[in-house]
Amino acid sequence: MTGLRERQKADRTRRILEAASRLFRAQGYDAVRIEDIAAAAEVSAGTCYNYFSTKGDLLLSIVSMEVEEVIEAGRALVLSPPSDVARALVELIRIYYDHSLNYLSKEMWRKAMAISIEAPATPFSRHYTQLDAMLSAQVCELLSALKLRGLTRGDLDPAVLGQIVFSALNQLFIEFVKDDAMPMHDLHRASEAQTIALAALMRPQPERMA
Amino acid sequence: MTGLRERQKADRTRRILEAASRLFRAQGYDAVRIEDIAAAAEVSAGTCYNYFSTKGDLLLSIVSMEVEEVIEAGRALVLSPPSDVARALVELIRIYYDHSLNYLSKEMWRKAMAISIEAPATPFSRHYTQLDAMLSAQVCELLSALKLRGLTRGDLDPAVLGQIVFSALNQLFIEFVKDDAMPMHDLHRASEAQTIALAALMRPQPERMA
DNA sequence: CTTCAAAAATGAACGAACTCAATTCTTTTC
DNA sequence: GAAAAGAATTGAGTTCGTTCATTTTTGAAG
Repeated sequence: MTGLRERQKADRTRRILEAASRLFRAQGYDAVRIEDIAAAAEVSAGTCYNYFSTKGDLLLSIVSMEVEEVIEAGRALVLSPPSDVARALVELIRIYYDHSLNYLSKEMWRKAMAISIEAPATPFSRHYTQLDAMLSAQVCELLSALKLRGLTRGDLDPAVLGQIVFSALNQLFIEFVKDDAMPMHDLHRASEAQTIALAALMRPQPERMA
Repeated sequence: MTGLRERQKADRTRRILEAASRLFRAQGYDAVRIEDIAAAAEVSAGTCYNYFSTKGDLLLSIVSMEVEEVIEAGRALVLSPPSDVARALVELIRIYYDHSLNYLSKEMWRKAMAISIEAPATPFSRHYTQLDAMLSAQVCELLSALKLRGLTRGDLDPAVLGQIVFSALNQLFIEFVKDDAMPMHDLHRASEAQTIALAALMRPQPERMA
């Protein structure tokens, strides 16, 4: 059976995460003070630092949960992908993008990405970076599956091309969250243009002259 | 003739930039206080804020100068590129990467990239973002030049593929600066693998059967 | 040269993230 | 069940970026 201490610990973690998540979304990351989160979670400010190394790491923990959902959402599509490279990639990327603003504001994404670059050694920064790698790996998996079905050139390297596709979709997402005025629709359009162009290069080549 | 006020202004800007640049490199961005920079530049802390909106913006101003040099260095190669897509791209990217640590530490790059994402509206953040766009445009130019010489497929879209190549090299650079232990050599190798794979897809297709 | 207006420099004061020595609570031991 | 050990909480204190009212400096006008 679980001891009191252990239960309290889990409960406080949950309360801090819920309070921070709600406040960050409602008031913005910078406007929320650790004291506000602590008050909402019914602990002291110092206690927050027993659970999360910094305010930024607390944010990364929240953002990581969203990324985990995105990876989960992508699994189904990788298992039974559309039978065209462009359509398959466009649909996977659409899943990623459409999930991204479910629980997180653009400001939260900006901060999270910034922190994961600037403080890469922090516990949840490492975790977030791993999740990014898993997303990239998922794109690679999709390309592998497509290659197996003969939907790509035979000489395609799915691991390398998957990384490139991920870099591209990630860079566009950064530009998207950097611009509060940019609508999701524009992100989709920009990404589709890139994806379709890349997919055209990945399709099987017409047969060679003998 | 230039007034005293104008000359002093230019001089103080220069002194602040030089002091900050030297101190950031020597002691690290976080370890340097605005007061330290002010003291080294022989002004007060408040004066620094008459010249740069935040400590981060001051850093971005310094990093931007380096990026401008990189763009300049890339010009020559775009004007007379090697006669192979892979070699041309690899050499351009090598120029970018090799210039990057001339005056800046990895920590400075991390901070700069983080700030440009997290505070995109600041004066030098806008400037830095524009420089990034110019780098991307330079890759596009290179691909255009190669296409004109018949070194790529005829249906290649140089603007879109250039962006993709830039996203990829930029993403790898982020991973490079995030890991203090990663040597430049590994960055080159990772980038070459991606570039060569992409270049293989961009080369002219063998002729079709009639 | 004196006066006035505007621009710039200054440093004290503020706010918020983070630290840490003291305290309180939980578990274990006898 | 009492007491000792250890774990976790607490909030006052420190630090540093940033702001702003005041003072100083520069340039223009008479």
